[in-house]
Amino acid sequence: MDILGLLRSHGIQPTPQRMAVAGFAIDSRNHPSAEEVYLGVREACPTVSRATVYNTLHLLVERGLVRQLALREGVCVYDSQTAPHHHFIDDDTGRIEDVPWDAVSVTGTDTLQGIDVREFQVVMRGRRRPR
Amino acid sequence: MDILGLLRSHGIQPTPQRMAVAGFAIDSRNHPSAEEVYLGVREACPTVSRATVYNTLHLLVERGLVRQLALREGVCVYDSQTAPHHHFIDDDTGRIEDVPWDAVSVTGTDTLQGIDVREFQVVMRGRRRPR
DNA sequence: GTTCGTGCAAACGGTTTGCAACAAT
DNA sequence: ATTGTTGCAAACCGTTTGCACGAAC
Repeated sequence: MDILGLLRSHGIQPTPQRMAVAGFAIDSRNHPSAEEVYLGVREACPTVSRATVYNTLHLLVERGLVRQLALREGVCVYDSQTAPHHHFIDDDTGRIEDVPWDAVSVTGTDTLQGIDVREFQVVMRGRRRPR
Repeated sequence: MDILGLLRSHGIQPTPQRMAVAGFAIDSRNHPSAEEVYLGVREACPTVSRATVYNTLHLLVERGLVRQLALREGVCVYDSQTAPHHHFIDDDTGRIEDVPWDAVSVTGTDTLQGIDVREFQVVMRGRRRPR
């Protein structure tokens, strides 16, 4: 929750710009692209440059504070939830939602011949059921 | 296998350029990006334009001859295997490999509340085991 | 003579890079 | 004085678009 402490504890020198970027990226539940982070941060703090946003995002990824995912075509998407989980992508809206790890069970990834699987996730596509 | 017949049977008017693109995309087991298809086709047929390659790829996707995947960050990747299967991405090389559908089993995608899953796949990352 | 396909070049969106100015220590 | 951080602008890569030429029926 405390962004300042979070940055410090991960060896990232806290600056106002970095706090703004980290705050936005970590609060956001929308799996924003880097450009979306840039635009969002800009609203609160119009002076930050693109370079700083991209630098900071790379730093956050490197230090394990956010994850970089290939879920949308053509853009890098950032996920603030770093614990393992799955993803659901809505066909209509393109919205990416997190699916709890326990909601789906996967077996067989550890017995593929010749392959050491370090991590995996299920990527689902479909639509939200009208209620 | 017969590209000409394949195009015809999918209602695509066969032209030399389209045959080259389709041939390359379908033969390729490497999950090439559009740009890589363009470069590859160019070697055999240096006159084709980018626009034609991209047009043709879209056509092939639309007609279900290849699939478009979001597996690499920042690029669209094309997969000639249209039957359902999973993917493994090598940490070292970035190479994307197909994993047979039956090699992995997934349960629970049909009982997510509020969600109709149309399709899913497991995306695995790791490394090839040294033999 | 319309339709459809092509090639070229320019535009585009998202990301990256080079560099000069500027803190911070 | 060195190191690290920032902002700006330009470059970059992959993809898309506009348009005029050309082939096909």
